[in-house]
Amino acid sequence: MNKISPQVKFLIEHAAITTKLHKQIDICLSYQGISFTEFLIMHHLYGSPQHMMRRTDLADSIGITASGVTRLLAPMEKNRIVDKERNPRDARQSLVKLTQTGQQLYRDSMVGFADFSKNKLKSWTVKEIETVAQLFQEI
Amino acid sequence: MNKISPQVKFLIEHAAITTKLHKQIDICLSYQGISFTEFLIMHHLYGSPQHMMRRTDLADSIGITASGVTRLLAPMEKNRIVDKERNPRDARQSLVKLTQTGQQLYRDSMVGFADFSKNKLKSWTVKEIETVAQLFQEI
DNA sequence: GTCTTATCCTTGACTACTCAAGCATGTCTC
DNA sequence: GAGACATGCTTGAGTAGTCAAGGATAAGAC
Repeated sequence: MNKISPQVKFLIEHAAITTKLHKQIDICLSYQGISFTEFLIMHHLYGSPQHMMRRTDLADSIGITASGVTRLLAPMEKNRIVDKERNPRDARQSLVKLTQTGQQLYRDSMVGFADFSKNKLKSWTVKEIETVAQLFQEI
Repeated sequence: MNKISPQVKFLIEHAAITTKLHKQIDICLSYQGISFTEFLIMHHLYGSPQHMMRRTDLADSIGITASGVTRLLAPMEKNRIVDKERNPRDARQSLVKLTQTGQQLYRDSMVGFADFSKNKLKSWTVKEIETVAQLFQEI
């Protein structure tokens, strides 16, 4: 019988926990009519200068591809949550901007998400959260 | 400006890191022609008595739905990686069994996966891995 | 036994992506 | 300034799941 290394064991267990966690987050955000991915988009835009980012940077910050961003933003543009703006310096780029509506939706969604996060991590101390966050940064 | 809580910050950063991690694992396993999900299936079957499990337990252990398991196992059955067996005590259940071929494929895939895991978590001590694993269990 | 309710699994229809290819634009070399 | 290559984004086709509904079987109440 081969012994399973702690690294292997961790990645496998972590995968299952993470999958379930993401589903719970989706349920939590569904009350605002948005998915976790959409929330992540809004979060990164909200924290950027002028609530605006390049599409490739947005893709990288949430871990999806550029084409994923295109497909994800299409309905968000239609609902006026984000706007498409051209970069006058580089016509290849199209910038994404969080609208006023989008900013309000983000703030509203954040209430539920913050509650969820706090509750979910209630058995972790702030110090533990910071330590684990630091460890994941090194991955 | 609203302050973002450490819990919120962690879940958001963790989501992006995890998404990227899973993609890297998929690439690592693609040399054996399998996906991470298929690897997880084989892993749980391999560690079970008689390399056999119920479909719902399998679904729960990897964090997908029962219908996801059905769709995932269809090609694996065709490739003789798993077999479907009936439970004589309960005709509703169909058990999934890892074949000899499947067992060999699992062992082969594990070589690459173990390497990847060790390398990926090389900056974490075994004690840290165990601590973090414990914390995630409490989630 | 038979009725109700629960469990296990599959299916059709859908969603949220991915990848490879392609177009438009920008940059660099000479 | 022309050619070669790089970058940003979108698109068609495909994949990996989800959910809700449904069929088959089992278990409990009477």
